[in-house]
Amino acid sequence: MSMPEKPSLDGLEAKWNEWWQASGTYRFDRSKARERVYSIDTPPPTVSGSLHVGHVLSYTHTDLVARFQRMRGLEVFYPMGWDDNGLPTERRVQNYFGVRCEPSLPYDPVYDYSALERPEDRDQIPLSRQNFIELCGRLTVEDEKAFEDLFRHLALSVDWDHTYTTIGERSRRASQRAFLRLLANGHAYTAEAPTMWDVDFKTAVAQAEIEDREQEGQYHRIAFDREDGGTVEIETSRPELIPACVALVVHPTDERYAALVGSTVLTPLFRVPVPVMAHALADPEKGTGVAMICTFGDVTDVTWWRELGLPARVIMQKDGSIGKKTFGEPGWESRDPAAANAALAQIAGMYGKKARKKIVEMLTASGHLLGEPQTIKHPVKFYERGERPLEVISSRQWFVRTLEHREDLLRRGAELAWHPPFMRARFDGWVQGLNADWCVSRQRFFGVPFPIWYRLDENGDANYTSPLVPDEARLPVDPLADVPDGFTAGQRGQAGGFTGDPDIMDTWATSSVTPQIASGWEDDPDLFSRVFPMDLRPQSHEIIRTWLFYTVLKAELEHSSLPWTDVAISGWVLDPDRKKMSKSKGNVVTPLGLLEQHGSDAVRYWAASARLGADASFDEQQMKVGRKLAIKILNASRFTLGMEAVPGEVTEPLDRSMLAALRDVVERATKAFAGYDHARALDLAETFFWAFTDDYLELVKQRAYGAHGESGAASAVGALRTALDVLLRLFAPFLPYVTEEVWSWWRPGSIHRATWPAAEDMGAGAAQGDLAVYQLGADILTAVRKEKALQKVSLRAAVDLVTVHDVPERLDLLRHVEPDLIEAGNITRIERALAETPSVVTVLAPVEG
RNA sequence: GGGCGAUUAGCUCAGCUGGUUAGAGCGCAUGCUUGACAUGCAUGAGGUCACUGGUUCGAGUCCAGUAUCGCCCACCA
Repeated sequence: MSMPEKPSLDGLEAKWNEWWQASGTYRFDRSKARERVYSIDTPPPTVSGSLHVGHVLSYTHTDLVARFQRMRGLEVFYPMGWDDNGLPTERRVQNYFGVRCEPSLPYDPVYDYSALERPEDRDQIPLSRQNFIELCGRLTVEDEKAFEDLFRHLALSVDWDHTYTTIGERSRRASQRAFLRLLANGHAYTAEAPTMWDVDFKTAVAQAEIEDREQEGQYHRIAFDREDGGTVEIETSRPELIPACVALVVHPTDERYAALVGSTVLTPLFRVPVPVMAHALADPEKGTGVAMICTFGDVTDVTWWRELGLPARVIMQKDGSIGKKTFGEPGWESRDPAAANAALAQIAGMYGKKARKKIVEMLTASGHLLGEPQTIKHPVKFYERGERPLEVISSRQWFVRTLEHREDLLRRGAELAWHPPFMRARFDGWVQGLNADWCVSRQRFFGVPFPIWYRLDENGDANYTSPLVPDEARLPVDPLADVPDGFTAGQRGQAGGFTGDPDIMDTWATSSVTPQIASGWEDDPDLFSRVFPMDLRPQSHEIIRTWLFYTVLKAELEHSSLPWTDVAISGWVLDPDRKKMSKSKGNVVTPLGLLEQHGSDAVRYWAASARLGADASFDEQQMKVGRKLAIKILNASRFTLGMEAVPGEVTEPLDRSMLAALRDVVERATKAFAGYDHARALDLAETFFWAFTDDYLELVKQRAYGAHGESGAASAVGALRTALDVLLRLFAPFLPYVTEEVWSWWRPGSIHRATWPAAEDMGAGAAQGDLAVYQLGADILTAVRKEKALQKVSLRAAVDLVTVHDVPERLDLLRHVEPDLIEAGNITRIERALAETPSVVTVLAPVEG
C-alpha cells in the first residue's frame, strides 16, 4: 500500500486522466454480445459554438449512467460525436476564412488552404463543396480538441476511439443511405408545394425549426367593391398582399354574409374579380368575419387555397420582395389592367414594411382604407435562426412522410422509457400537432447533399418523377460533382443528359441517424449487431420535437424498432435570476474555469445533485460542498487504511450493525441508479458516509487502536475496510478522481472497472447485524456531545456518569456499545434508567473539573 | 387558449406507495485545536409544507379549484 502522508486533491485530475488514457480504462470491448453491452447515443455538441455550464450538467448525467452500468458488468459503448454539419459552421467558416461554398465548382484535391489563413482575405473566395468540407475540418479540429480536453477534464468516460463528425464521410454516407431507403420505400417524395421559407437564408424550413415571436402589427380595415355597388370589409395586417388575393372567405354559418357567398367582388386598386366563398376555418369573431385569401400570406391561406381549389397568384419572391407581374395576362385578370399594373409598379421590388406603407398610402388615396389602422401585437412565425418573418413560398422540395405515421410514432413514444416520465407529454403533443410532412431539403450549400440526379428531357426539363440514384456502394456522393451511372460528365446540364439535385439535407436528417452513425450501420455490421438498438439517448427537453422525434421516425421507418430503449432528459442550468444560464451569463462562467476552481469531482457533485428533468440552479456553494466531500473521503480513507491492527472477522455487534445499514444503502442506491435516479443514489451514499465519519468512526476509533484487545480491533478494522471498499465504489461514478486515488492506495486496477457493490460485499456479519445497535450508539453519542456543547467544554472532556433513559429493548442493546461509548465520550460509567418512550435521553453527571 | 412541471427553513433542495414531534446541506449563532481531517469538529436557532375547499381516524403526501413562476405547443385574416 502506498498512501501519501498528507492526502490532497491537487494533481489528481492530470494524473488519473493520463493513466485512464494510457491503460484504456474506458475502451469498448467489442467482443461482447448485445445483451452484455450498454450503448449510449451521445449528443454531438455543436463545434461552432462553445461549451457552457449546461453541457457540464447534462454530459455529467450521462457519464454517471455510463460508469454505473460499466461497474455493473456491462460493456459500455460510449462514443462521442461532433456536430459540424449545418448553418452555424457554414457561417463560421465563411467569416473566418473569407470563403463561400460554391457547389457547382469541381473539387480541387490539392487546394492550398494555408493561403486562406490571412486575415486580410475577405473576398468570399468560392470553394467546391468538398473543399469547403475540408476547410471546415481544419477549423473545427481545434474546437474538437478543446471540447475533448474539457470533457476529459470533466472525466467523461467516453471511448475516444469512437468518434464521428456529422459532416464526415461516415455521417454523409449514413444520411444518404437512409434517404435512399426512404425513397425506395415510398417514405420520401418530392413535390412542388407552398412551404415555409426564410427570405434571408433563402431556404425552405421545417415545422420543427419554426418559432413564434410576438410582433407589433397593424390591422387595416379595407373595402372590397361589390359588383352591385356595395362593399365588403375585411381586416388584414398585410395589405401589401392584396395583389395576391384570390378570394374572400366567410364561415358557412355566418348569416351576415350568407347572401354574399358565391358572388364576386373586386380587389381594391387592382380591380381583380375574386369570389366570396365559405369555409369552416373562417372565424366570425376575427376582424369583420371576412378573411382575404392570398397566395400566400400564412398557412391557413394554403389550406384554403388547396381545399377551395383556388388559383395561385404569387407576388412574393424568394428574397422577400414584391415581384413584377403583368395584370391582364392569363391568370392575372383585372377589370382595369392598366391601373393594376401601375399600382403594382409602385410596390414592386419593395420588402415587407416599405411595400405595406406604400400600399396604405394608395388605399388611403383611393378611399378603400377605412379608419385608422389599429396597432396590435400578434405572433409571427420565424425560422429559429432567422431575423425576418417567414413567408409561404411555393417551391420544389423533398419531404419525408410523418403525418401517416402518427399512430406508429405515438406507440413508439409509449414504448420508450422516459426519464422522467412526464417528458413523454412533449413528444405526444408534438406528434399529435404535426401539420405537415417533414420538409427535409434546404437550399443551402454546406451539408449533406441529396444523392440524386434528374434526367433532362429533350427540352432540358428535369424529370422529377423518376430520379436517378446511385448504388449504395458509391456513397457518399456529391451529385454536383459526381456523375450518375450510365452518363458521362459531359452530359451534365445538357438536353437528354442529367442534372444533380442542388439541395442539401436538413441538418436533422443527419442528426436523426446518430445511433446508426455511431454504431457503424452497414459500414461495420459486427459492431452494429452489438450496440444497436442502443440503450440510452441523453438530451435536453427543447429538442424532443426535433432530435428525438426525427430519430424515432427514422428508426421506425428503416428498422421498425426504437433507436434506444431509454431516454434521459436533463434540465437547464438556471442562474440566480431563474434565467437559463447560457442566455444570461453563459459567457462569463466558463466550464473550464469552474473545473479549475472547484475541481472536477466537485463540479460533478453539483451536477449529480440535480435530478433528471429538473432545472438546476447554478450554485457554486454546492460545488464547494462537493469538494468538501472529496476531501473528507481522502481523510477518512487515510484514517481507515492507516490503522495498524490486522483486519479480521467482523464479530462486534456495532460493526455488524453498521455494515447492515450499509447493505441497506447499497440496495437502495442500486435500485435508484438502475431507475436513472442518480441524485437519490448519491444522496443515500452521502448521508450514510457523513454519519459513518461522524458517529461510527468516532465510536470505534479507540477500539480500532486496540483499546479493547486484538479481536475487538480486528473486528473494527475489518468493518472499516469493508465499508470503505463499498463506499468508494458507491461514490466512484460521482467522484471518479478521488475514488480512483484512494483505490490506488490499496486495490489493484481501476475502481472504474471494479464491480458495483452488492449486498454480499458486506459479509456474513452484516446479515446478523441489528440496525438498532448503530442507531443507539449514535443517539447516545450525539446526546453526550450536546451536553458538552451546552456546557461549552471540549468534546474530549471527561464525564463521570451518563444515565441513559430508554425503553427496555434499547437498554438491553446498550451493552453492545457501552465500551465503545465510554471510550468515545471519555465517560467513566453509564447507568440505565427505564423510560416510557423509545427515544434516548442521556443525562450527564457534572463534568469533571 | 391547450398541455407539462414547480411552489416545503434566509438560500439550494430531499421527503418513495398518506401514519408518531416535517428533513439535509449551505448560510447564521454558540462553542471546541479530540492521536484522519481547522480545506476540520460539535451543538443550536430558523418552517401556519403557496392558498381555498374536499376525501380520510389521520394530508406536505390523495382529489377539486385558485394564485404565482417556468417550459412546451397553438394563435399572422
